[in-house]
Amino acid sequence: MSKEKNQQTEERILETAIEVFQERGMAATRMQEIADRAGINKALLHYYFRNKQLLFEAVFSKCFMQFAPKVSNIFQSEEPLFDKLNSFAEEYITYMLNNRFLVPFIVQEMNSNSEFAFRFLENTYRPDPTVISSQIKAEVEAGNIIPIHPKQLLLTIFSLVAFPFAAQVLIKGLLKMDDEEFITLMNERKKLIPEMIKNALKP
Amino acid sequence: MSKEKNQQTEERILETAIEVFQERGMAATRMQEIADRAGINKALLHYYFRNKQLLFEAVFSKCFMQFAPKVSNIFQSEEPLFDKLNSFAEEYITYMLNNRFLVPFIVQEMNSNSEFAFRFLENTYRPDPTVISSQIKAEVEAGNIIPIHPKQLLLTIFSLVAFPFAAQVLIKGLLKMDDEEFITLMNERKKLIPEMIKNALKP
DNA sequence: TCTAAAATTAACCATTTGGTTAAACTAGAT
DNA sequence: ATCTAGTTTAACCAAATGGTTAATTTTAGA
Repeated sequence: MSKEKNQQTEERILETAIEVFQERGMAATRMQEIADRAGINKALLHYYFRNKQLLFEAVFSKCFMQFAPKVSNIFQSEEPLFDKLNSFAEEYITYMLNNRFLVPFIVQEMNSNSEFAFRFLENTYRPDPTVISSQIKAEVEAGNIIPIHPKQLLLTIFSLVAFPFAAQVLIKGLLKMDDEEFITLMNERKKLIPEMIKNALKP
Repeated sequence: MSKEKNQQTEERILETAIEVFQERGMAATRMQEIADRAGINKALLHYYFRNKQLLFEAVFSKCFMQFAPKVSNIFQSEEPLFDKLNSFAEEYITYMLNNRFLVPFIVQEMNSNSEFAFRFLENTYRPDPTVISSQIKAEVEAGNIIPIHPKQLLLTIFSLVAFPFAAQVLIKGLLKMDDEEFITLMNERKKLIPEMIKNALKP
């Protein structure tokens, strides 16, 4: 039974750590709070994860691995461009509506911990934009869409889907929205964003 | 002379504090580092600003007051919609290229300190989107642009101009850009973004 | 020149915080 | 039943950190 309890405990610690780190960010997170919320002794955190930095890295990895496949998906699949765009907007927004702290957490920690973020992307996992870039180039050359640099289009797509989550509080504040309205708006955007982009690219 | 030196010192402290807070964020900022960088004793920080929270609030206010007028501008002015859009993209991107930490700082602190952010918006300064919302509604009703909810359009505009700054490191990592390329891309976007939006709204 | 107020500093202080240690507990193996 | 390895905890510890105090220096004005 000891192996199982081990796994369970480690899992519970990690899940709790994800919660706290996402809520507060690396710098403002207290090991004690994680221990308390997980219902264990603080020393146990160090027993399983050695120190705060390593626990953070475990948390960040897991979060990034939750985030990256969605990007990888639109990057790699050979589906037609606009089909991918539809499903990306749909899936990404749905997922982020259920994980409201994920994007802000990743964005914030990549900004403040950029040495680690860089090392992480280099060594661990970086979605590869080759396929979609070629697709975009091909559509441009075929005259199906206006001339645009692939990176500009990708940046546009990311901006439209991710920014509202990254800057939730600011946006709600500026546009005087409560959470309910925010959710409604984001659900509308699942269709709206692909439509706008298609229109914008029309030759 | 004491009044002047007072002003100078207080100003220097605030400027330094802005630097450090923007680089590290509230939670990771150390009063000692601000003192060191400003070349003064730590106690002097407390002499002028009482405590970390108040210093942070002074910093945040000044930063927000640097950021908000650009938003207010596009919100309030009576210029034609697309003219405003052009100048907004141009000015906003130019300014943020010279203040690379401003947007991430505001976004991050509004997220992690949302009680304070909310209080701040309520009591101090909140750009009012009434004018531009009416403009958008009017353009829709006149059939000049496709039907779209003003908030959706505003959210789109903000996303496009602000996200690349808010998520600099992530974007550079995903799209394999160095800083030089990032700057080039953002300069292109001063024209690209308004064009895309106009196209997207074409009935 | 002298004085009072403002500005600045060195030395402290209390608390928080990440981390350690040694003891206690649990459970499966012998 | 007991031994052992892995698990969990209570009690500590040292460093970092925000903040204070009392003394010193500087400045402006009488």
